[in-house]
Amino acid sequence: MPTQTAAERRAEARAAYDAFIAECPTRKLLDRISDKWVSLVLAALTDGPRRYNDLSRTIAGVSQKMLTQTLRTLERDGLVSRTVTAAVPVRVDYELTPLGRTLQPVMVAIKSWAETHIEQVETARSTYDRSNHA
Amino acid sequence: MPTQTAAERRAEARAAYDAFIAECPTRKLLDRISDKWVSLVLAALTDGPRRYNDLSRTIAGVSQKMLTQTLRTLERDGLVSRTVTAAVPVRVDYELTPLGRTLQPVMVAIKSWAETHIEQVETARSTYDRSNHA
DNA sequence: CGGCATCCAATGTGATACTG
DNA sequence: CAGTATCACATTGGATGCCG
Repeated sequence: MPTQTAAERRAEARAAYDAFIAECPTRKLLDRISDKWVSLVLAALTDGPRRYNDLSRTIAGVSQKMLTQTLRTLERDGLVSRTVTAAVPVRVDYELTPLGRTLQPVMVAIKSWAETHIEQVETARSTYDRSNHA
Repeated sequence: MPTQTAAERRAEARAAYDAFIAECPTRKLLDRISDKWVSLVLAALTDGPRRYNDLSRTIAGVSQKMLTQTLRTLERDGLVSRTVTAAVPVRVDYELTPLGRTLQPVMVAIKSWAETHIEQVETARSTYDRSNHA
């Protein structure tokens, strides 16, 4: 008979992952999702499925390479689903998976933080630059 | 006399910042904070001031270069304060500023997301690798 | 339309050595 | 203790050209 309940095992498993530990796989995952393009893509997918070109227009300035690369990685990691509709020309839709929807609010929060605090950051920078490094 | 109230001006200023726009300064800020070391440092400062060596031990595997560089940038951006205590040897403490405390919960959320969803991501990866790219 | 392959310049990052 | 400086290397990312 079990000496641990399922809840206990889950708690232990959760505690076993710590991104402060260099070798922990979560460190690499943290690195992957700590990415400008990831947050922009997940934010862009907030309101439902989006086509490739639609995404590239929304996320202004993203290169084909980076958009495709980011989408592939997100797909592989199970955060985004890719749906190809046979037609001429081909139609490809990207959509958040249930897993992706758990990360999306966090990514939106980062993007929003940048947008709402940019002025305070810029003020801090000019203060720093004036007092310290001439 | 003003045709806008202060609240209206603030609302307009807020709407003017959009990280989806390539030239928006928030895009660069988003890139800066979307960084593995930033999230780890802000998470490590959750419980109050920490000394340099304390941080380097907590954030296992971080190089001196990256830790110093990250702390300098965070300091310049007004997210972290640096306090030098004259002594032998010197003592330097880093602490979140009020501005830094507004970003800290978001950074902790990313780190936590990675830790709580790593297994689902790994499952998704092996599924993807088995079905697609042999 | 939605990619992929390649080249290459710029940047990021770690290891190492040294210092007030 | 808390850095700085330098070098070597890896990674990033844009530009370009081609394709089903």
